[in-house]
Formats: sequence, structure tokens, C-alpha cells
Amino acid sequence: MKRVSANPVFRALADPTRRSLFEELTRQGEQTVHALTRYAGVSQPAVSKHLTVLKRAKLVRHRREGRETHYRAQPEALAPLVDWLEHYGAFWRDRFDRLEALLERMDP
Amino acid sequence: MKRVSANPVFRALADPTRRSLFEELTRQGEQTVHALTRYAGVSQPAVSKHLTVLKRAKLVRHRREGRETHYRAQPEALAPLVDWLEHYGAFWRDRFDRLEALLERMDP
DNA sequence: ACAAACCATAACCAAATGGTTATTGTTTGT
DNA sequence: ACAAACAATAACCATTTGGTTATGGTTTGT
Repeated sequence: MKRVSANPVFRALADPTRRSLFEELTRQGEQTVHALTRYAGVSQPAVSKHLTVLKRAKLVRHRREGRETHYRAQPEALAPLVDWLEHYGAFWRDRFDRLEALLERMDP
Repeated sequence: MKRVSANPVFRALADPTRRSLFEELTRQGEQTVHALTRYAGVSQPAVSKHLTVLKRAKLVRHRREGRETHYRAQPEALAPLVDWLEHYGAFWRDRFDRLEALLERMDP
């Protein structure tokens, strides 16, 4: 598995509006910019810019369909965050270690 | 366990210098501001300000000892981040669920 | 007693950030 | 054909952010 810097992911998720958009896409699935704009409570350009940031962090993908653009969450992009937690979240380390060992033995 | 907003934690970890300080404290244990300043490669006031931000997110604790202040990581404060991943990192959810179930059965 | 060490705070600054309105390019419906 | 809908970009603005140097308050070593 390719290792990606955690930095863009942390930066992208640091903003509440952006995190809210990602959460909404995770909960409700794919949505247009229009729908997301209604949801987010900020202007459409603001939403577009936030989506661009999320896109650079690979947290969302987009799909053009006619005049509308559909965005969907790509939660695999959270992997760097999980990796980071494994390395520096000492409190969780034992948990993760045990987990990985177990999962290893479970699915070969 | 008290539930804290994930926002200060995300904000605090969004900056590379701050994340680096937290990582250093996690790896090497408790350290003075002086030592951290040598490590971070920025001025001492910059380090102090970063530590203040980390402190507000509960990611570090400090202990005055004479004229020096010792800081140490408090990785339990990463809990909101883990919680958030559990809720919105759909990709990881199964993993977490299986983990928890397994750990449950392991240590009673 | 006093100079030096340690750290926090103040004052300041340039750059980044998150928002806005205006505009433009497509696509769609009539 | 054309007006309206959708989304991205541009231009702009206020605030926040991350850094600096300067200063002040304790504590320590001599």
C-alpha cells in the first residue's frame, strides 16, 4: 500500500465546514455541488473551493454528469490518518498492534 | 469518559510543526521548552505558542520545575479523533468493529 | 547580589485562509 | 434559439495564522 503524507488530510479536515461536507457525503452518499451548497450554508463558490481542497487530499472524487458535478467521499484516503495514529498515538498502539496481529491471522 | 469536540484536536494537528512537536514528545517522552526549541528549528516563542495550542487541545500537559517547564504528550486526547474515524471513516468501520469484538472476547 | 538561563507574553508582520460577489463556460429545457 | 441552471474561476476582502524580535518575570549558579 502506497504511503501518502498525512499533511493534506490533516489540513483538509481541520476546517469544520470541510469536515461537515465530508461527513455529509459519507452519510448520504454521492451528491451534487448544488445539494451540498444547500446543506453547507455557505455560498456555492465556497463549497466548490472546499471540495477542491478535499479533492487534493483524495478525500473525495467527482464525476461530471451533464451540467452537474457529483461528489462522493473516498474514505480510504483516511488511511494516512490511521497510520499516523498507529505510530504516534501511543495510547492506542497496543490496541492497534493486537488488532493487526489478529486480523492478519483472520484473513490471509 | 468525557466526550470532547474533535475540532481543537484537528486544528492543533493540522500544523506540521505542532504535529512534529507532539510526535517528538511521544517518541522521546517529557521535555523542556528549551529542548523542544532546539528540536523544532523555530524560535522559542513560536514553540511556546504551539505548545499552548496543543495544551488547549489537551494533547500535552506541562509541569513547572524551577525555571523550566516540562511538557509531555497526552495521547488519550487523540480519542476524539479515533471516535471521529469510527463514525465517518466508513472504510475502517468494519475493521474497528471486528477489532472491538475480538478484544472484547480476549480480555474480559 | 547579580548575571544568566528559562519561558511566557506583547507587539508586530507577511502570508494563508475562508468567505463574499461577479463572471464565465457548459448543459438543459422550452 | 435562448433563457435558466449548474459549477468553476476570478477578484477581492477581513481575519487568522505562524513566524519574528523585544520585553518581562522567575529561578538558578556564582
